Amino acid sequence: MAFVADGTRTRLSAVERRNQLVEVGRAVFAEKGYEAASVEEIAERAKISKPVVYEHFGGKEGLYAVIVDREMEYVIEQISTAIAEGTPRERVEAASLAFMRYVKERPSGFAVLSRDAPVTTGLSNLLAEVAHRVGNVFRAEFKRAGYDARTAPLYAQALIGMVTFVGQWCIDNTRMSPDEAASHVAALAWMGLRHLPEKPELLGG
Amino acid sequence: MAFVADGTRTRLSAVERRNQLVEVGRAVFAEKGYEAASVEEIAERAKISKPVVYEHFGGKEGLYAVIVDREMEYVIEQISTAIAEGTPRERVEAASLAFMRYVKERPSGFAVLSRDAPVTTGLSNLLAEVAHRVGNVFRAEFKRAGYDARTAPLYAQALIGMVTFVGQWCIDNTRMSPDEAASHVAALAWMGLRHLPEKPELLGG
DNA sequence: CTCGTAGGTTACTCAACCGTAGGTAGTGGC
DNA sequence: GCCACTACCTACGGTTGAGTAACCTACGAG
Repeated sequence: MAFVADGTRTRLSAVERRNQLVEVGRAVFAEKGYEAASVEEIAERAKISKPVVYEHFGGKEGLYAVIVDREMEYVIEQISTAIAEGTPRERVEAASLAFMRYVKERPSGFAVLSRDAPVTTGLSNLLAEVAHRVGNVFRAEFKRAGYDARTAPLYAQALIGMVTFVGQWCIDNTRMSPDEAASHVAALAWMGLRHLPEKPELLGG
Repeated sequence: MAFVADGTRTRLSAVERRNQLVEVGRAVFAEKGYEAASVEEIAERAKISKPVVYEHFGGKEGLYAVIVDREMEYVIEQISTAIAEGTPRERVEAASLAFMRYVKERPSGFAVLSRDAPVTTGLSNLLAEVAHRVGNVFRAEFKRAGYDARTAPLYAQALIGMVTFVGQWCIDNTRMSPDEAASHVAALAWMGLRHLPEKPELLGG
């Protein structure tokens, strides 16, 4: 995969071209969002003409779908690995750390995923699913506090939300390393879970 | 403000028309996002022709700006009021509750705000600012745990992230009331803050 | 050498949509 | 009952951008 920007119009194999287009496309979609991004610009940045994109991906939607798919795959893999073993607390920490590192390492991919709501929701649900299947990380805490299974996805959403927002903040403010941010997030999340009161009463208003 | 959809082409005053267009526009922008939304559709849904929109708001961007501005104003006001007084814990609960209710009551406004990243970031910062000025809600907890002020915005971001994601989840899953969801979020957030360890060590990896 | 094919290009069509020019009808003041 | 003004309309220009048709060219196999 050597599509350096050295001016010379290199002729790439189909696979290489696909990979390049996925990378370039990810960058463009991340910058402008799906609607505002144009196939022309993607082609231009890749130093090819538009029909090539159509040749490989069928169109704008096709390219976008592949990009999102690969990115989801990647994130899920990172988190799944991180969460695979250890005590519940270690899992929370590892997952948080993995996500923050992902955000730092692939900001454009993160931007694409977090830009459209359906994808984000899907990601959250998928992670909740992963968490559930891999080891039921929160079950012990829930059980202790007497919560029913109905609330589990809520807490999963809350965790993803925390990590996502702090991740974005971390990109904007380069003052704090992802690792340090991850520690804070993990601490907040874990301590919150650990000390959940029994059936918090509804609040008046 | 009585622009009922009764078929008859009512002639509205400037103020009424503006209000109507803000509402209709909010709905359309919420559904499609800024780029995909069209002035034509907004005009169509409002049962008027396109130039009217340009007359009142100068263009697509102008209308969008007004919508976002009003929405921000509204949210900030809700949260500010909620967070104005009480113990720190009560403030966290009240803020969480206020936000969840907002999400439930004005889903389209919430969608507009949460759709574009800059606005969301701005909102978070603004809320952090509000929290800071109104009473330094977290200061006591931070001080106890020995954190510096640099980490405060991180926790603000985390809280907004939690509430935002759970809010979205609450819209999609009508199974849980905003009030109940707010209790859970507040409990998680508060317990997390309350039990922050002293300087969580960095995690290996 | 030549021929087939994979990789790439130019040059278009068609539709959507932002924004505007210029004209029309209801309505309040006097 | 006329005047002026406000609200609103039809109809268009110009641009952008998705998607396609038809043609071109490097290059390895035989």
